[in-house]
Parts: sequence; C-alpha cells; structure tokens
Amino acid sequence: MPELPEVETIRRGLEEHLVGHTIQEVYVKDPKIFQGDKESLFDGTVTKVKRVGKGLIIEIDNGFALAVHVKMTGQLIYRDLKTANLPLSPKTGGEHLPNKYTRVIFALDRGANLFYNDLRRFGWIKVLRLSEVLNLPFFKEMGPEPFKNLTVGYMQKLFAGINIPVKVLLMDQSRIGGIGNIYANDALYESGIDPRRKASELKHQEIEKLHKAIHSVMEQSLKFGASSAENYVDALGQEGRYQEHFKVYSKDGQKCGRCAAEIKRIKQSGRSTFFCEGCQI
DNA sequence: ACCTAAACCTGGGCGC
DNA sequence: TGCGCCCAGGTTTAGG
Repeated sequence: MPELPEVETIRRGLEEHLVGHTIQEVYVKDPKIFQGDKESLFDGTVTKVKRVGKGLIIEIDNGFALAVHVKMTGQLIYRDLKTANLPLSPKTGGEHLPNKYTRVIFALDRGANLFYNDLRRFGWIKVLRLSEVLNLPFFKEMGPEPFKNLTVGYMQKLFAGINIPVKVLLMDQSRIGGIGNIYANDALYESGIDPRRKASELKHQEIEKLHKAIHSVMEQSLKFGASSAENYVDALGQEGRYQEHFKVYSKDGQKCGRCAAEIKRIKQSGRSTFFCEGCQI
C-alpha cells in the first residue's frame, strides 16, 4: 500500500518522465476523483514533482499545481511513444491503458499520457494555485518525516507525552509523516519493540533504535522499488519487490527469522499488527 | 483534548 | 455455482 517509499518511487519516476511536459487536455472519467478547474493546467510546463508524506504535488510554471493522493489503490502511470511497449503489471488492470480502472487521463504533448487508475476510488486529484497547496489540511498538518526532519530528539519529546500504543503513534500522519502499516510493523520488528507498548514507556535508547529502524526498512524498500503486495506500481506501471523482504508484515503463522517463535497478528485501532512475541519486548 | 470506530470503495478469497 | 461475509488500510468524520 502506498506509504513513503511507494509514493517516493512514484515521485522519482514522474520527476524523470513528466517534468518538461505540458498538459493539453484532461479527461475526467470519475468526477469523484478530480476537483478543480482543469483549464488552469493548460498553459504551462511541469517543472517539479514534490512529495509531502504520502501526498504528491505536481508543479506547473503558470502558478498552478496538481495535488494528488493515491490512498490505497491509486496509480499514476506515464506512457509515451518510447514506453508504449513496456509491459504493464497486471495490477494496473489490463495490458493497455486506459482500462476500467482509469479514472482520469492527462493528455500531454509529444503523444504522451498520464493515467490515473484507482480500483477503489479513494484517491483524489486537486487543481490548486501553487501558493494554496500547502494550505490544504492534508499537507498543513503533516508531521516531520523520515529522511527530512524526523530527528531522534523530536521523537523522544513526542513519545514522552503520548499514551497510545507505539504502533498507532507511528502511523499518525500529523505526528510523523509517511509511515503506514507495512513500515510501522517492520520497523518495530527491526528494533525489537512490542507494538502494544505505550509510546511514553519507551526508553530513550529504544526510541533511538526505532528511529534507525524506520530509516533502514524504508531505505531497503526504496532499494527494491517499494512494495507491490497490493496494488502499487511505479510511474511506468512496474511492480516493486520489497514484499519479498517483509520482516513481519503479512507473515502471521510463519516463523520469526530471529528467534523462531511464531509471528502473531492482532488488531490495533482497527488495523492488523504483525509482530513476534518472542523477540519484540 | 484524546481516543475509537465507522465510512468511503471494490474485488478477491473463504465458508457453506 | 453462488451467496454472504470478511479483509485489505489511508484519511476523514462522527461520536464517546
């Protein structure tokens, strides 16, 4: 599911392929997804693609921007004359685009297209003035992020005052940006911390280990092109392989690689948590 | 203020 | 074969 490494991998692909293009037309097949005035996009060039947490900002040099959130099953797929024959992952919904999951099509110059696919239709695309994008509550309320401004010191101060389970805290975007269920589970395993413990009860040294683990699991995922356990594909419609390297996520019933105890699955705040009762203490 | 749970959606997998 | 149910989980909203 798209978390920081997945969205960052999409961002890098768009940065490489989309920048320099102009948007010539937008076909909105599902109005639920697309909000704003598409005409505002037509007289400028894409200059930059930014990521804030799990959200994307596509900047255009006419003062407007596209803000995008793919939620769980959204895909942004770029196709042009060069990539037209590159096989698409079956997760895109078929061999060709557009298909039945294509909700928005951006027709670009030089015969290229950007397709927004979304099976479950949770995602959104908003046209906004660039100066207004960061005022969206989603961006405005984003907490410090791994690889940016998430420091050990910040985490130690944050954890001290919070009595919710550490796993639930890691996934709260307003407190720490970019971590979702996969990396919360794997980072807690990597640092040997029980996901049920209250954040305020963690020792400074444990928070230091957790900070390190967050970065190491996300770095590893980026290296493998992120995780395609569900619907994720990159900006060229290709799958990642981090799902082959999950530490505990989705591995309930299997043996822990560190202590050979069985990996358990519980619910926390309505979501699945996977952990090893043997070595996460 | 703090926390939980349902809602938003669709399709795949399971039991019967 | 098919029906009903559960599950996936990022964010928003409603409610305790």
